[in-house]
Amino acid sequence: MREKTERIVREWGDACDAEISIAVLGGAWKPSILSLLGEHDVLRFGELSRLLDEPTARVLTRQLRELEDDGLLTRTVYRQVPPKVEYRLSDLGRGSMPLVDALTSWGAGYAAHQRRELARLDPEPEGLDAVVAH
Amino acid sequence: MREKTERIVREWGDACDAEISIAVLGGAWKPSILSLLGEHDVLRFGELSRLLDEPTARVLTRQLRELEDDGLLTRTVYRQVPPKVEYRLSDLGRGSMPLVDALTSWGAGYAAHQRRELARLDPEPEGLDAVVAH
DNA sequence: GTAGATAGTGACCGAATGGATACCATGACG
DNA sequence: CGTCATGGTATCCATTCGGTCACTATCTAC
Repeated sequence: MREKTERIVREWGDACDAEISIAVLGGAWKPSILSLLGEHDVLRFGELSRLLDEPTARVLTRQLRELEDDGLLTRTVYRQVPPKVEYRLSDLGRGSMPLVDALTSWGAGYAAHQRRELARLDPEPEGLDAVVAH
Repeated sequence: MREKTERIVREWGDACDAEISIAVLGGAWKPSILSLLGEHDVLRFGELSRLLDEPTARVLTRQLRELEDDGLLTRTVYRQVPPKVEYRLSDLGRGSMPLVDALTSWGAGYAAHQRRELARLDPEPEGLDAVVAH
């Protein structure tokens, strides 16, 4: 477990269990990483990087390490050259998939709602720009 | 909408809808605030403060303003002295309750799992300390 | 001998965030 | 006149976090 997560798990009571979820899942790329591993079962570092929008190695590594420390995924290193490292979901990680899906669909609904609001309040004559995935 | 939320809603694509949810719900006290308003229907500033663990007024105000800006709750000011301000969920806020509940129950399960792990790896002879709510 | 592929690490930076402390405006009440 | 209650604001600080840039180790293939 990450030190941060451990502190939360040890010290916080039931009043804020939701914040535990957010502490664990709430990092840049983390929900996307979990979704991808839910779909692909096993992915190498480079594959993950390409499927996401190529975050810098530094950032991706940090996210993966945190998810590993928090027990959501496993990292398998093959001692060979060039290196090969595989990531896959742990049981805990698989258990988080329904929540990740819930986050995704509520977020999508929220974004759609707010985009309608924006269009209503602030109509742009230009056509919609292509929406670029993060 | 908060500027931050608007940027996310405008610029991010569907790849990371989950991160929209986290941007909106992921602040200190926010899930707790939403839960309390789900239970109590309407709460004044001071009542909220007492039901939570008395965060500083500065912090609570900021969380409430952000939730209001993001459209999850409404703020009603009665122009009287001493001041009276009521907070309640908006439709958007009510719609977030299932997600908040999902966050809470996954977080609780995760914490329980990890506490078992901690106890297994690092058995403390002392009795359990009372767990203090955040 | 040098280029390429893979999976990183280390040092650093700017912005955002939680939180502490001090202060404020108003009217009722005694 | 002074005090209390309510719902804040202003200022500041330390930490965290995403991100950039430079750098590395090792073997294979040319």
